[in-house]
Amino acid sequence: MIYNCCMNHADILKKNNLKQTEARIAVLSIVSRTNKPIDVKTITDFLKKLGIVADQATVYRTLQTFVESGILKRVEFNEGKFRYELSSLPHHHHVVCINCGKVEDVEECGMEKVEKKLQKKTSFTISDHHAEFFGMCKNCQ
Amino acid sequence: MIYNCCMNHADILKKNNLKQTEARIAVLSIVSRTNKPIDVKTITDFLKKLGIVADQATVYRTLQTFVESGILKRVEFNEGKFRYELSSLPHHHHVVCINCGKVEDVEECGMEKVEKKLQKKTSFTISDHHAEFFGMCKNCQ
DNA sequence: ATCTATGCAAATAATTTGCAAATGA
DNA sequence: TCATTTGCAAATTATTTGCATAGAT
Repeated sequence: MIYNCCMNHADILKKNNLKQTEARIAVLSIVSRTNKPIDVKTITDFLKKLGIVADQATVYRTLQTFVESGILKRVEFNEGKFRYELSSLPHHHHVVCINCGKVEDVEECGMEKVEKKLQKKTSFTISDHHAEFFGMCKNCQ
Repeated sequence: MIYNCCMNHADILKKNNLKQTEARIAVLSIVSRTNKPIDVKTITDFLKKLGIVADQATVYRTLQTFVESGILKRVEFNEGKFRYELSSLPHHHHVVCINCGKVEDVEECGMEKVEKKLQKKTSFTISDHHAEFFGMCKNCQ
């Protein structure tokens, strides 16, 4: 799970003791090139366009493996399905347009303070947080 | 959609122009009595225990109606399904134990500032946010 | 009486799984 | 070679929908 942004996909797989397969390289490449968290259907459509044959089970298993290895992160936008993005991206959150679905990343969430506060208030040890902001993008306003 | 915490379930339905049906009253009552966001399966199990006959389609439609009326809120805990809670609860977030699933509410999220900052940084008009914190509860630590 | 909600049954969507065959290291 | 990954097909889980009927106001 140790890798940095300069690594190519093959290296990332190698570092994580994952065999290099066409499906894995393709999925990783697709998720990397997409600038917002991507869902499984979009990934499989992309694979087809690229002429890469991969069963949906393979795609799901690949994504699961990547999440377990820490290569990808699963996020939810209140749609009833998962989306995936590189977890090597700097910590950030998303602003989602409730009208057109456009997504923008937000860095510097400023929630470290909130986490610390919660740690005192609750009896929990907090290790992660998810936050999504909803509203209207410029075009849809 | 105007109601307050002193209202009983019948009143809430009336104010929202919803007919009083056994299923609606029961679902509303179950969600109200539960101190954490509840999923559909748990609701239907509860209904069975109470001897209330209601098809799953009815439960789903009831929840949808309640969400549309603003009575309930849909939340996701990265489980691949929705959970529901009263939206009349004061604005808050959840701390979820990644081990046992225990949930604690967190009031005073302190994210108004974050929202305002985002509004400047991005081109979005932000109207809502979701935030869930993940960690270990006291027992599981 | 009238409009709405419900049951039933079937469809759809998202995701998972078992097992034999193919394949990467 | 040998453990791992894939394809295929079927199973699960979550959710939705059409339509005739029951029920609330």
